Amino acid sequence: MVPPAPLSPLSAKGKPHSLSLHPTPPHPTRHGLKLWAEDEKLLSHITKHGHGCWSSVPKQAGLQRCGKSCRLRWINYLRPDLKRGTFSQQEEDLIIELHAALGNRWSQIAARLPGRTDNEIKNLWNSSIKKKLRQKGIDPTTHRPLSGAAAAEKAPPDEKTSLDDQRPTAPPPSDHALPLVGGAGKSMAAALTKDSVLDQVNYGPSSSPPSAPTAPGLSASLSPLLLWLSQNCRPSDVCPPAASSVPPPPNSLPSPPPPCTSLNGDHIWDCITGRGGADVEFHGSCSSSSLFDSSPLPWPEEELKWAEYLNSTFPAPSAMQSHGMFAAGVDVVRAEGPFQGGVLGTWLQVADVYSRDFQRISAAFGQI
DNA sequence: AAGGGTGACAACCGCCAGGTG
DNA sequence: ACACCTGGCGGTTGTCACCCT
Repeated sequence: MVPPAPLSPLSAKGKPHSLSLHPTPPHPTRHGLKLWAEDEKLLSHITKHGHGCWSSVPKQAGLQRCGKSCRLRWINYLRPDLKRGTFSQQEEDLIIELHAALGNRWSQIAARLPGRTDNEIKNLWNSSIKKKLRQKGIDPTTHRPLSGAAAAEKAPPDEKTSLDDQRPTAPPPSDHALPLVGGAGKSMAAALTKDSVLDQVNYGPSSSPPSAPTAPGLSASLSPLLLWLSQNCRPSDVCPPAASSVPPPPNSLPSPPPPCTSLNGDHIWDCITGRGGADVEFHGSCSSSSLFDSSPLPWPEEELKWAEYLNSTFPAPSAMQSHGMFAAGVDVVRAEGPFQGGVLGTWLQVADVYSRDFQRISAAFGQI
């Protein structure tokens, strides 16, 4: 039986995917793909009705797949808010930094990279970033120098890493250690403690923002992360309820809020660790009724499509900080569209800081 | 030109957590 | 308390395209 022409927007290596269907028909034998001539059905169904209960989607949409498979297809491929194409250097830097703090929590990392999926990031990490880090002499698992003797000296025997595949074990649960999963949990768990995080967060009102770390090393790597989190975590997550109930005036947007002056360190910690629902996640609500709530923002239609989707997962756009996160995060790579305003500029500056910070951090690691 | 190596990508698989009856 | 279902996540595999020798 000749499989029908796939509808998947696959493209050749290195060529950016487009959201239009059938740009480059994939090889029909590519596993799984031949079944995805149903992409259009799935896309249409979810666009119209939302996914609701995934297990019922295949039946309702007339697909021959299980709900789980449909969900995966939607999340990793059909979601209209997906950003296609190669990762920018800034994105890669952010991934590395987030990986250092979160470990292999791809979904949480993906939540901080708008338009990117956990699968995408995971693939990038395994196929590209890992190698790059090793070439730079950094253990991609521990984010520490790879030099054998030094690494062995600093790490207990069971923490030794090899150039081959790492077999990390999760650190013991602790209220004060980042619940890192995978390799990053090793040494980083020891270094990244709640206290260290709070040290970064709870500086006095006259202190300089954390975007200008004064000391290289882990705490330095944490600072930009915290800055990022402070700006991009939902206000309701990182601020006390009373504070979050009063949205900042719109004209305050271009200047990022003093990252931590209004932030509670514990909330920041929760944000980092994922406690308290602080993650800005892209998964759609299971409620189809809320999935495509109309957006109050006069976005161009092109943007509106996925903005509607996002609107179901992000806080109300009136929470301008979140809007800024959403817009700027996307525009970091796709420097076009309607969001090139002060927010974007601010975010780009921040991203630039991250990039420079990461370079310093990498250099610092090399000196350890 | 041919073959092997490598990168990129999508999908599969198994496990786990939360919700529900 | 228990079993079941569902959704979500992370690790792994399979496939194709490109690059290099």
